[in-house]
Amino acid sequence: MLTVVKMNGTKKELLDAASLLVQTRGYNGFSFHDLGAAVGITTASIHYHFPTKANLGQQLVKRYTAEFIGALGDPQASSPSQGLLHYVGLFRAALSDGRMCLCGMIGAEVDGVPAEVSAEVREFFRANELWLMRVFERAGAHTAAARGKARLFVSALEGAMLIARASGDTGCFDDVTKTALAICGISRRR
Amino acid sequence: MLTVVKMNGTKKELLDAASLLVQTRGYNGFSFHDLGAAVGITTASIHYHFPTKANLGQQLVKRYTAEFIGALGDPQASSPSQGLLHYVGLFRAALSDGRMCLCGMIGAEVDGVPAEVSAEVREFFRANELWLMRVFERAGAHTAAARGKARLFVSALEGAMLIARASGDTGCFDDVTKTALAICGISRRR
DNA sequence: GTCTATAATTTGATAGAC
DNA sequence: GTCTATCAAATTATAGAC
Repeated sequence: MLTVVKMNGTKKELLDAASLLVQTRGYNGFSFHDLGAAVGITTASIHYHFPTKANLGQQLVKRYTAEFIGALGDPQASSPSQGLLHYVGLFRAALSDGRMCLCGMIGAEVDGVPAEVSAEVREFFRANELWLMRVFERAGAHTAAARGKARLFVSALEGAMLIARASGDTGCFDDVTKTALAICGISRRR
Repeated sequence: MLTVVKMNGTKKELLDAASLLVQTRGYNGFSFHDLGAAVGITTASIHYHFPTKANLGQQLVKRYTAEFIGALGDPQASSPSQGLLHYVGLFRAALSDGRMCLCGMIGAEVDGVPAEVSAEVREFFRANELWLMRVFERAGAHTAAARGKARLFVSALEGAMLIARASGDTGCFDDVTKTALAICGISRRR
Protein backbone atom coordinates (compact mmCIF):
# COMPACT_ATOMS: atom_id res chain seq x y z
CA MET A 1 0.00 0.00 0.00
CA LEU A 2 1.26 3.44 -0.91
CA THR A 3 1.01 6.12 1.76
CA VAL A 4 2.28 9.69 1.83
CA VAL A 5 4.31 10.42 4.97
CA LYS A 6 4.34 13.78 6.77
CA MET A 7 7.76 15.16 7.65
CA ASN A 8 9.51 18.21 9.03
CA GLY A 9 11.24 20.98 7.11
CA THR A 10 14.84 19.88 6.73
CA LYS A 11 14.08 16.27 5.91
CA LYS A 12 11.69 17.39 3.18
CA GLU A 13 14.28 19.85 1.86
CA LEU A 14 16.83 17.04 1.73
CA LEU A 15 14.49 14.75 -0.15
CA ASP A 16 13.59 17.55 -2.57
CA ALA A 17 17.24 18.40 -3.23
CA ALA A 18 18.26 14.74 -3.46
CA SER A 19 15.44 14.15 -5.92
CA LEU A 20 16.74 16.88 -8.21
CA LEU A 21 20.28 15.54 -7.97
CA VAL A 22 19.28 11.96 -8.77
CA GLN A 23 16.93 12.99 -11.57
CA THR A 24 19.68 14.96 -13.29
CA ARG A 25 22.95 13.17 -12.43
CA GLY A 26 21.88 9.71 -11.25
CA TYR A 27 22.18 7.93 -7.91
CA ASN A 28 25.94 7.54 -8.23
CA GLY A 29 26.35 11.02 -9.67
CA PHE A 30 25.99 13.02 -6.47
CA SER A 31 27.60 12.96 -3.04
CA PHE A 32 26.49 13.85 0.48
CA HIS A 33 28.62 16.95 0.07
CA ASP A 34 26.61 18.04 -2.99
CA LEU A 35 23.38 17.39 -1.14
CA GLY A 36 24.47 19.22 2.01
CA ALA A 37 25.61 22.21 -0.02
CA ALA A 38 22.24 22.37 -1.79
CA VAL A 39 20.35 22.50 1.50
CA GLY A 40 22.94 24.44 3.50
CA ILE A 41 23.95 21.84 6.09
CA THR A 42 26.97 19.59 6.59
CA THR A 43 27.25 15.98 5.52
CA ALA A 44 27.19 14.91 9.17
CA SER A 45 23.78 16.49 9.59
CA ILE A 46 22.37 14.55 6.68
CA HIS A 47 23.13 11.36 8.58
CA TYR A 48 20.82 12.52 11.38
CA HIS A 49 17.90 12.27 8.92
CA PHE A 50 19.14 9.34 6.85
CA PRO A 51 21.49 6.77 8.39
CA THR A 52 22.95 5.74 5.01
CA LYS A 53 22.83 6.80 1.38
CA ALA A 54 20.96 3.60 0.58
CA ASN A 55 18.28 4.55 3.11
CA LEU A 56 18.01 8.01 1.58
CA GLY A 57 17.62 6.46 -1.86
CA GLN A 58 14.96 4.07 -0.62
CA GLN A 59 12.91 6.81 1.04
CA LEU A 60 13.35 8.97 -2.05
CA VAL A 61 11.88 6.38 -4.38
CA LYS A 62 9.11 5.48 -1.91
CA ARG A 63 8.00 9.10 -1.66
CA TYR A 64 8.25 9.60 -5.42
CA THR A 65 6.10 6.57 -6.17
CA ALA A 66 3.48 7.49 -3.57
CA GLU A 67 3.25 11.06 -4.85
CA PHE A 68 3.25 10.01 -8.51
CA ILE A 69 0.51 7.40 -8.13
CA GLY A 70 -1.36 9.74 -5.82
CA ALA A 71 -1.25 12.51 -8.43
CA LEU A 72 -2.59 10.08 -11.03
CA GLY A 73 -5.67 9.40 -8.95
CA ASP A 74 -8.45 7.06 -10.03
CA PRO A 75 -7.57 5.60 -13.48
CA GLN A 76 -11.25 5.39 -14.37
CA ALA A 77 -12.32 8.79 -13.04
CA SER A 78 -12.27 10.47 -16.45
CA SER A 79 -12.24 9.38 -20.09
CA PRO A 80 -9.33 7.21 -21.25
CA SER A 81 -7.91 9.94 -23.47
CA GLN A 82 -8.16 12.48 -20.64
CA GLY A 83 -6.46 10.01 -18.32
CA LEU A 84 -3.59 9.47 -20.75
CA LEU A 85 -3.16 13.22 -21.22
CA HIS A 86 -2.95 13.60 -17.46
CA TYR A 87 -0.38 10.80 -17.32
CA VAL A 88 1.74 12.39 -20.03
CA GLY A 89 1.51 15.72 -18.21
CA LEU A 90 3.28 14.36 -15.15
CA PHE A 91 6.28 13.23 -17.21
CA ARG A 92 6.28 16.40 -19.26
CA ALA A 93 6.40 18.54 -16.11
CA ALA A 94 9.55 16.79 -14.92
CA LEU A 95 11.17 17.14 -18.34
CA SER A 96 10.34 20.85 -18.45
CA ASP A 97 12.22 21.11 -15.18
CA GLY A 98 15.26 19.45 -16.78
CA ARG A 99 14.67 16.17 -14.98
CA MET A 100 14.50 12.52 -15.90
CA CYS A 101 11.82 10.42 -14.21
CA LEU A 102 13.40 9.45 -10.86
CA CYS A 103 12.61 5.78 -11.38
CA GLY A 104 13.60 5.86 -15.03
CA MET A 105 16.99 7.15 -13.91
CA ILE A 106 17.53 4.60 -11.15
CA GLY A 107 15.96 1.91 -13.32
CA ALA A 108 18.77 2.41 -15.83
CA GLU A 109 21.40 2.20 -13.08
CA VAL A 110 19.68 -0.81 -11.51
CA ASP A 111 22.83 -2.94 -11.14
CA GLY A 112 24.72 -0.02 -9.62
CA VAL A 113 22.40 0.83 -6.73
CA PRO A 114 21.69 -0.90 -3.39
CA ALA A 115 19.06 -3.65 -3.49
CA GLU A 116 16.63 -1.78 -1.23
CA VAL A 117 16.57 1.07 -3.74
CA SER A 118 16.05 -1.05 -6.85
CA ALA A 119 13.27 -2.95 -5.09
CA GLU A 120 11.30 0.30 -4.72
CA VAL A 121 11.84 1.14 -8.38
CA ARG A 122 10.32 -2.20 -9.38
CA GLU A 123 7.24 -1.29 -7.37
CA PHE A 124 6.96 2.03 -9.26
CA PHE A 125 6.80 0.34 -12.65
CA ARG A 126 4.40 -2.30 -11.37
CA ALA A 127 2.04 0.43 -10.14
CA ASN A 128 2.35 2.37 -13.40
CA GLU A 129 1.51 -0.66 -15.50
CA LEU A 130 -1.52 -1.37 -13.34
CA TRP A 131 -2.81 2.20 -13.55
CA LEU A 132 -2.44 2.31 -17.33
CA MET A 133 -4.03 -1.11 -17.72
CA ARG A 134 -7.15 0.11 -15.95
CA VAL A 135 -7.30 3.08 -18.31
CA PHE A 136 -7.08 0.85 -21.36
CA GLU A 137 -9.56 -1.59 -19.87
CA ARG A 138 -12.06 1.22 -19.45
CA ALA A 139 -11.44 1.98 -23.13
CA GLY A 140 -12.59 -1.55 -23.91
CA ALA A 141 -9.33 -3.52 -24.10
CA HIS A 142 -9.12 -6.97 -22.60
CA THR A 143 -6.40 -7.80 -20.05
CA ALA A 144 -3.66 -8.95 -22.44
CA ALA A 145 -4.20 -6.11 -24.91
CA ALA A 146 -4.41 -3.58 -22.07
CA ARG A 147 -1.11 -4.82 -20.65
CA GLY A 148 0.53 -4.57 -24.07
CA LYS A 149 -0.65 -1.01 -24.57
CA ALA A 150 0.30 -0.04 -21.02
CA ARG A 151 3.82 -1.37 -21.48
CA LEU A 152 4.26 0.36 -24.82
CA PHE A 153 2.95 3.62 -23.43
CA VAL A 154 5.17 3.81 -20.34
CA SER A 155 8.19 2.57 -22.32
CA ALA A 156 7.70 5.21 -24.99
CA LEU A 157 7.45 7.98 -22.38
CA GLU A 158 10.48 6.87 -20.38
CA GLY A 159 12.52 6.44 -23.55
CA ALA A 160 11.37 9.75 -24.98
CA MET A 161 12.34 11.55 -21.77
CA LEU A 162 15.75 9.94 -21.84
CA ILE A 163 16.41 10.77 -25.49
CA ALA A 164 15.00 14.29 -25.24
CA ARG A 165 17.39 15.04 -22.38
CA ALA A 166 20.35 13.32 -24.05
CA SER A 167 19.68 15.16 -27.31
CA GLY A 168 18.94 18.50 -25.70
CA ASP A 169 15.68 18.60 -27.66
CA THR A 170 12.43 18.65 -25.72
CA GLY A 171 10.49 18.54 -28.99
CA CYS A 172 11.54 14.91 -29.28
CA PHE A 173 9.42 14.06 -26.25
CA ASP A 174 6.41 15.95 -27.61
CA ASP A 175 6.70 14.17 -30.95
CA VAL A 176 6.63 10.80 -29.24
CA THR A 177 3.74 11.54 -26.91
CA LYS A 178 1.70 12.90 -29.80
CA THR A 179 2.21 9.69 -31.78
CA ALA A 180 1.71 7.44 -28.75
CA LEU A 181 -1.52 9.21 -27.81
CA ALA A 182 -2.80 8.95 -31.37
CA ILE A 183 -2.14 5.21 -31.36
CA CYS A 184 -3.18 4.27 -27.82
CA GLY A 185 -5.46 7.07 -26.78
CA ILE A 186 -8.06 8.42 -29.11
CA SER A 187 -8.27 5.34 -31.29
CA ARG A 188 -11.47 6.13 -33.14
CA ARG A 189 -12.91 3.07 -34.82
CA ARG A 190 -13.61 3.53 -38.51
CA MET B 1 31.82 10.18 -40.41
CA LEU B 2 31.84 7.00 -38.37
CA THR B 3 34.90 4.81 -38.66
CA VAL B 4 35.88 1.66 -36.81
CA VAL B 5 39.39 1.90 -35.34
CA LYS B 6 41.83 -1.02 -35.13
CA MET B 7 43.48 -1.51 -31.76
CA ASN B 8 45.70 -3.89 -29.84
CA GLY B 9 44.68 -6.55 -27.32
CA THR B 10 44.66 -4.84 -23.96
CA LYS B 11 43.02 -1.66 -25.13
CA LYS B 12 40.23 -3.66 -26.72
CA GLU B 13 39.84 -5.74 -23.56
CA LEU B 14 39.59 -2.54 -21.53
CA LEU B 15 36.92 -1.11 -23.81
CA ASP B 16 35.00 -4.39 -23.75
CA ALA B 17 35.12 -4.61 -19.95
CA ALA B 18 34.32 -0.93 -19.51
CA SER B 19 31.38 -1.32 -21.87
CA LEU B 20 29.91 -4.07 -19.72
CA LEU B 21 30.45 -2.04 -16.55
CA VAL B 22 28.81 1.09 -17.95
CA GLN B 23 25.93 -0.83 -19.51
CA THR B 24 25.08 -2.47 -16.20
CA ARG B 25 26.09 0.05 -13.50
CA GLY B 26 26.37 3.36 -15.32
CA TYR B 27 29.30 5.70 -15.97
CA ASN B 28 29.50 6.77 -12.33
CA GLY B 29 28.86 3.24 -11.09
CA PHE B 30 32.29 1.79 -11.72
CA SER B 31 35.88 2.73 -10.84
CA PHE B 32 39.26 2.22 -12.48
CA HIS B 33 39.83 -0.42 -9.83
CA ASP B 34 36.76 -2.37 -10.99
CA LEU B 35 37.90 -2.07 -14.58
CA GLY B 36 41.48 -3.11 -13.84
CA ALA B 37 40.28 -6.11 -11.85
CA ALA B 38 38.07 -7.22 -14.74
CA VAL B 39 41.00 -7.17 -17.19
CA GLY B 40 43.72 -8.20 -14.76
CA ILE B 41 45.88 -5.08 -14.70
CA THR B 42 46.38 -2.22 -12.23
CA THR B 43 44.68 1.16 -12.36
CA ALA B 44 47.99 2.77 -13.28
CA SER B 45 48.17 0.65 -16.41
CA ILE B 46 44.73 1.77 -17.52
CA HIS B 47 46.07 5.32 -17.69
CA TYR B 48 48.64 4.21 -20.27
CA HIS B 49 45.75 3.46 -22.67
CA PHE B 50 43.36 6.20 -21.55
CA PRO B 51 44.71 9.40 -19.98
CA THR B 52 41.47 10.10 -18.08
CA LYS B 53 38.15 8.44 -17.33
CA ALA B 54 36.43 11.05 -19.51
CA ASN B 55 38.63 10.03 -22.43
CA LEU B 56 37.82 6.38 -21.83
CA GLY B 57 34.12 7.23 -21.81
CA GLN B 58 34.41 9.20 -25.01
CA GLN B 59 36.23 6.43 -26.87
CA LEU B 60 33.76 3.93 -25.47
CA VAL B 61 30.75 5.74 -26.89
CA LYS B 62 32.50 6.47 -30.18
CA ARG B 63 33.30 2.81 -30.72
CA TYR B 64 29.79 1.74 -29.65
CA THR B 65 28.13 4.13 -32.08
CA ALA B 66 30.39 3.14 -34.97
CA GLU B 67 29.82 -0.58 -34.37
CA PHE B 68 26.08 -0.16 -33.84
CA ILE B 69 25.48 1.88 -36.97
CA GLY B 70 27.88 -0.37 -38.85
CA ALA B 71 25.91 -3.46 -37.78
CA LEU B 72 22.71 -1.81 -38.98
CA GLY B 73 24.09 -1.43 -42.48
CA ASP B 74 22.14 0.12 -45.33
CA PRO B 75 18.67 1.13 -44.05
CA GLN B 76 17.18 0.45 -47.47
CA ALA B 77 18.97 -2.82 -48.22
CA SER B 78 16.01 -5.01 -47.21
CA SER B 79 12.28 -4.55 -46.67
CA PRO B 80 11.19 -2.07 -43.97
CA SER B 81 9.82 -4.78 -41.71
CA GLN B 82 13.02 -6.82 -42.09
CA GLY B 83 15.04 -3.71 -41.30
CA LEU B 84 13.05 -3.02 -38.14
CA LEU B 85 13.40 -6.64 -37.01
CA HIS B 86 17.14 -6.34 -37.47
CA TYR B 87 17.14 -3.10 -35.50
CA VAL B 88 15.16 -4.67 -32.64
CA GLY B 89 17.55 -7.63 -32.67
CA LEU B 90 20.54 -5.46 -31.77
CA PHE B 91 18.79 -4.11 -28.67
CA ARG B 92 17.44 -7.51 -27.74
CA ALA B 93 20.93 -9.05 -27.90
CA ALA B 94 22.25 -6.53 -25.36
CA LEU B 95 19.27 -7.11 -23.07
CA SER B 96 19.77 -10.88 -23.24
CA ASP B 97 23.29 -10.21 -22.01
CA GLY B 98 21.90 -8.27 -19.04
CA ARG B 99 22.90 -4.92 -20.51
CA MET B 100 21.25 -1.58 -21.09
CA CYS B 101 22.03 0.19 -24.36
CA LEU B 102 25.32 2.00 -23.65
CA CYS B 103 23.96 5.30 -24.92
CA GLY B 104 20.62 4.84 -23.23
CA MET B 105 22.50 4.43 -19.96
CA ILE B 106 24.74 7.45 -20.39
CA GLY B 107 21.86 9.40 -21.93
CA ALA B 108 19.99 9.04 -18.65
CA GLU B 109 23.02 10.21 -16.67
CA VAL B 110 23.66 13.05 -19.14
CA ASP B 111 24.10 15.80 -16.51
CA GLY B 112 26.46 13.61 -14.51
CA VAL B 113 29.05 12.80 -17.16
CA PRO B 114 31.83 14.88 -18.79
CA ALA B 115 30.76 17.00 -21.76
CA GLU B 116 32.93 15.08 -24.25
CA VAL B 117 31.05 11.90 -23.34
CA SER B 118 27.53 13.34 -23.59
CA ALA B 119 28.41 14.91 -26.94
CA GLU B 120 29.11 11.45 -28.38
CA VAL B 121 25.82 10.14 -27.01
CA ARG B 122 23.94 12.88 -28.83
CA GLU B 123 25.56 11.73 -32.05
CA PHE B 124 24.36 8.16 -31.41
CA PHE B 125 20.72 9.20 -31.20
CA ARG B 126 21.04 11.48 -34.19
CA ALA B 127 22.41 8.59 -36.27
CA ASN B 128 19.69 6.23 -35.01
CA GLU B 129 16.92 8.63 -35.91
CA LEU B 130 18.38 9.07 -39.39
CA TRP B 131 18.68 5.33 -39.99
CA LEU B 132 15.10 4.67 -38.89
CA MET B 133 13.80 7.60 -40.93
CA ARG B 134 15.25 6.09 -44.08
CA VAL B 135 13.51 2.80 -43.28
CA PHE B 136 10.15 4.50 -42.84
CA GLU B 137 10.73 6.62 -45.93
CA ARG B 138 11.29 3.48 -47.94
CA ALA B 139 7.98 2.26 -46.52
CA GLY B 140 6.36 5.31 -48.06
CA ALA B 141 6.29 7.81 -45.21
CA HIS B 142 7.10 11.46 -45.86
CA THR B 143 9.81 13.22 -43.84
CA ALA B 144 7.72 14.48 -40.94
CA ALA B 145 5.82 11.21 -40.50
CA ALA B 146 9.02 9.20 -40.84
CA ARG B 147 10.68 11.29 -38.13
CA GLY B 148 7.68 10.80 -35.84
CA LYS B 149 7.73 7.04 -36.30
CA ALA B 150 11.51 6.88 -35.90
CA ARG B 151 11.37 8.78 -32.63
CA LEU B 152 8.55 6.66 -31.27
CA PHE B 153 10.35 3.48 -32.26
CA VAL B 154 13.71 4.24 -30.69
CA SER B 155 12.04 5.73 -27.59
CA ALA B 156 9.92 2.64 -27.09
CA LEU B 157 12.93 0.34 -27.40
CA GLU B 158 15.14 2.34 -25.03
CA GLY B 159 12.32 2.65 -22.52
CA ALA B 160 11.40 -1.02 -22.80
CA MET B 161 15.02 -2.05 -22.18
CA LEU B 162 15.18 0.18 -19.15
CA ILE B 163 11.93 -1.10 -17.66
CA ALA B 164 12.64 -4.74 -18.49
CA ARG B 165 15.94 -4.50 -16.61
CA ALA B 166 14.46 -2.54 -13.72
CA SER B 167 11.57 -4.98 -13.42
CA GLY B 168 13.67 -8.08 -13.91
CA ASP B 169 11.26 -9.16 -16.66
CA THR B 170 12.64 -9.53 -20.17
CA GLY B 171 9.14 -10.36 -21.42
CA CYS B 172 8.32 -6.70 -20.93
CA PHE B 173 10.72 -5.80 -23.74
CA ASP B 174 9.31 -8.44 -26.07
CA ASP B 175 5.77 -7.22 -25.42
CA VAL B 176 6.73 -3.69 -26.39
CA THR B 177 8.67 -4.58 -29.52
CA LYS B 178 5.82 -6.79 -30.70
CA THR B 179 3.36 -3.90 -30.36
CA ALA B 180 5.75 -1.33 -31.79
CA LEU B 181 6.49 -3.53 -34.81
CA ALA B 182 2.78 -4.13 -35.40
CA ILE B 183 2.18 -0.37 -35.37
CA CYS B 184 5.24 0.90 -37.22
CA GLY B 185 6.43 -2.07 -39.19
CA ILE B 186 4.07 -4.27 -41.05
CA SER B 187 1.31 -1.70 -41.34
CA ARG B 188 -0.78 -3.41 -44.02
CA ARG B 189 -3.21 -0.99 -45.61
CA ARG B 190 -6.79 -2.20 -45.54
C1' DG C 1 53.17 -2.04 -21.39
C1' DT C 2 52.85 -3.02 -16.78
C1' DC C 3 54.22 -2.57 -12.19
C1' DT C 4 55.01 -0.34 -7.28
C1' DA C 5 54.57 3.54 -4.73
C1' DT C 6 52.45 7.51 -3.77
C1' DA C 7 49.73 11.60 -3.90
C1' DA C 8 45.56 14.59 -3.57
C1' DT C 9 40.79 14.52 -3.22
C1' DT C 10 36.46 12.71 -2.41
C1' DT C 11 33.26 9.86 -0.11
C1' DG C 12 30.15 7.78 3.26
C1' DA C 13 30.07 7.53 7.92
C1' DT C 14 30.93 8.12 13.35
C1' DA C 15 31.81 10.55 17.99
C1' DG C 16 30.85 13.92 20.77
C1' DA C 17 30.24 19.08 21.85
C1' DC C 18 26.70 22.63 21.69
C1' DG D 1 19.27 19.28 14.97
C1' DT D 2 23.44 20.90 13.58
C1' DC D 3 28.17 21.50 14.09
C1' DT D 4 33.47 20.37 14.31
C1' DA D 5 36.61 16.96 14.12
C1' DT D 6 37.94 12.85 12.54
C1' DC D 7 38.16 8.42 10.10
C1' DA D 8 38.88 4.60 6.79
C1' DA D 9 38.26 3.54 2.39
C1' DA D 10 37.83 4.64 -2.30
C1' DT D 11 38.94 7.23 -6.47
C1' DT D 12 41.47 9.44 -10.19
C1' DA D 13 45.84 10.36 -11.37
C1' DT D 14 51.24 10.81 -11.60
C1' DA D 15 56.33 9.41 -11.18
C1' DG D 16 59.54 6.38 -12.04
C1' DA D 17 61.48 1.48 -11.98
C1' DC D 18 61.45 -2.76 -14.73
